[in-house]
Amino acid sequence: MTIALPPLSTDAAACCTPVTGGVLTAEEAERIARTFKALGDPTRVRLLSLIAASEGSEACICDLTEPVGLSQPTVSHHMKQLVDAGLAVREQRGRWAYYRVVDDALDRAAQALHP
Amino acid sequence: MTIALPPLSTDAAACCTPVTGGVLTAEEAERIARTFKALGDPTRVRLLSLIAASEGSEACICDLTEPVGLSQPTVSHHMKQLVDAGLAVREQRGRWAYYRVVDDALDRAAQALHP
DNA sequence: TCGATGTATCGACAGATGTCAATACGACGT
DNA sequence: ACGTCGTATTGACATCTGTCGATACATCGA
Repeated sequence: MTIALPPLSTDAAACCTPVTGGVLTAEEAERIARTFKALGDPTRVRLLSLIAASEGSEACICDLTEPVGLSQPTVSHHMKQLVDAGLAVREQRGRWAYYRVVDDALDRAAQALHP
Repeated sequence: MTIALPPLSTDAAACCTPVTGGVLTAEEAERIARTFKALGDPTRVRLLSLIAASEGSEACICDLTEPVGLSQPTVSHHMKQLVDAGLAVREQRGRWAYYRVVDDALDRAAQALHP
């Protein structure tokens, strides 16, 4: 079946309101910053890049651990951050957890900078 | 004179190499993350927004302190972060320090997400 | 020259963050 | 049912980060 569930509750990445062009409310700024904070760690940037470049644009933790050179729990932790920020989605398949990049979230984040 | 000096030494915001489309080296990821880390704080996002929306698209610390509701040293600290990341430029004019947003840096950051 | 004013820096401190080893959890094959 | 394997969670730790008050620095006006 492999259902790709969209990011929802966790305000799915800075949407719409651009940083430039109008003073942001504290809440809007908070939402936008939440997304960029997730992108503010080199390991997480690298993980997104690795996933996007993988076969079928998806990867499991075991595929990611070695390239980034960190422990499995640490990689798992970072992936959770990315999922919480709506930048990635997780799908359990058998005993593996497959992750995909949410391109739409990246687009929305880019739009917040690109008014 | 009012010379607007461009951001230079401090790798002026994630350029060119997109997060998606090819595995990033550790260095590239580091550069990109550095920019997003600066954007990962709600106060700094708010500051950029306030500056961009100000008269002449510039503002001094004294204009920013009250809107964000933080102390002057804290605002000064955040602006330094933004300047170091290449997202803003500082210009001393009389006893005031004027800051401007570097739109180009925001564009480059957006391009790193928008391949 | 002196006081006032706008900024930056310093020192301190609480809280967040990245990392790991150890362990718990779940799904699979036998 | 049991061991194996991939992943998540927990606990601990060092480091980074945001914040402030106090203070130093620089520039202007009198």
